[in-house]
Amino acid sequence: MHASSLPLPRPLLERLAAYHQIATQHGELGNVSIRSGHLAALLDIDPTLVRKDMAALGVVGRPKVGYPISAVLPRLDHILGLTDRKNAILIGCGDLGSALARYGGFSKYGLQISALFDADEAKTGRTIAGLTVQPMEKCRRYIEIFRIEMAILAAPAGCVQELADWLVARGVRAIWNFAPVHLKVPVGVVVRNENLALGLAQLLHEIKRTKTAPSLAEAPEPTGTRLESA
Amino acid sequence: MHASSLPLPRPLLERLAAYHQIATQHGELGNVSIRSGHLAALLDIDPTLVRKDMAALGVVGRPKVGYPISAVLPRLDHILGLTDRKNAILIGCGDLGSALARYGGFSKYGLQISALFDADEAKTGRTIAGLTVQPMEKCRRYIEIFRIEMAILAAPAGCVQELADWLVARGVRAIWNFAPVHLKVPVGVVVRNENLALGLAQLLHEIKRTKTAPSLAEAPEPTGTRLESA
DNA sequence: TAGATTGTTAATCGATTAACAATC
DNA sequence: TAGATTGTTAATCGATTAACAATC
Repeated sequence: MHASSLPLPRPLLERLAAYHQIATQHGELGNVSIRSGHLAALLDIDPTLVRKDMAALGVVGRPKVGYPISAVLPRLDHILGLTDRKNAILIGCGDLGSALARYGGFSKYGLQISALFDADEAKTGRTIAGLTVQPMEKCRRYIEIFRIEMAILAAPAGCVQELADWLVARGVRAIWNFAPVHLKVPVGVVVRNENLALGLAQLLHEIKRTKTAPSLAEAPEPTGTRLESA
Repeated sequence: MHASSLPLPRPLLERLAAYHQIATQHGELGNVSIRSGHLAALLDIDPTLVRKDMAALGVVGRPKVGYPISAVLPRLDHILGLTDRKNAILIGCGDLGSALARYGGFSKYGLQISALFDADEAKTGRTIAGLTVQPMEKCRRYIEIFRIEMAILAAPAGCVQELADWLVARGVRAIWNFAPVHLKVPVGVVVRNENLALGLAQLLHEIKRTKTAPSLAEAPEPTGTRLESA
């Protein structure tokens, strides 16, 4: 049971997740295999890179045909850890929290939201996606009893760091944070700060870039490292 | 009015957005400046890299003090395009759409959601975040009149590609897609596929990695390129 | 001053791309 | 067969890190 622990670089991980999404869609359209050129075109990357990734995944393709989707998806599932069933609690049941609780996409990837909590009494008792929103007082015991290791935070930005500290102290080892705050956690705890504004920034930047780059015969960059002339 | 059009690499863009978030928080705590070491520790990167980024941004720091937040934030605002005011429409007012409409974080970054649409008659007429949900029939005219260039899609996965095509044909140039589908758009149109499952995949992978890497004296990797032994 | 931190060049490292052979 | 596509090595490119000087 050897499990290598290469910290897959971010861009690679993003590609793999995108391959998964695209291959799934492609398969649902009735296709049996998928070409490197197809994936590459959709992701705007070099086909060679896709082939290299496939080789690294251990998937073998056939010239003129492509890679069998039935081989690609399980490999991606495995590498991405989507097969390991995982229970999580969700804290904060406002709009975003409710959306996440109802979001069908997670269970497909092995994530089961097993309980909902909210500090706001007005929200407790409500049922979302078949689960009753519980008061925070019950959270502690729930974590202990079910040995919860993962929490999804959709609570207000102001209290989310405190909440995270509290969860970590109670044994939670992975936090998926949707509040627009950068959480600090001790080593050994995994955190992902979702930061929607980051996505927005990327989009805005891209828009700006494509708009202000009409002429190909622009004055060549003075070979500095400045991101932009002041 | 020279605007260089360097396609800022993804990791850099992510760092910049994270700097923005952290520097903002740090400033709200009453600090006037921020150190490269502080940013580096939070992001788990090398301090040198932060300093290089700051230099590229054109921000000068002071030894023993750090970088003035009042200089850092405006530069980041500008590079990330957060200062350019931008109107967008939001299509799909389920839980996720509602959450996005109410999400306060966007307006702070220059994004104004100016209208909501939904194909479901049960949802039209409702008011979310001060805006009335309008039927899709009104969407076309709205785009034309207000020359909308950006759309946020929180519609069901099944119809979102068709929707995107339709929007692009009507002049929309940027799409922020929250449906778990990889959208294809013509060149010249900017799309960001938000893909929440990707975030999940990264988190799961990280969990898996840290869990299965207890011994440092593991058998050395056979110097292949395989992501994992089969 | 001493010490911490910034600034910057050079070295390293790794990821992407180019080229081309192999295969269906 | 011809043509398209995979597979793989070598070359390139760019990003990160190391080292150290400069500065408060």
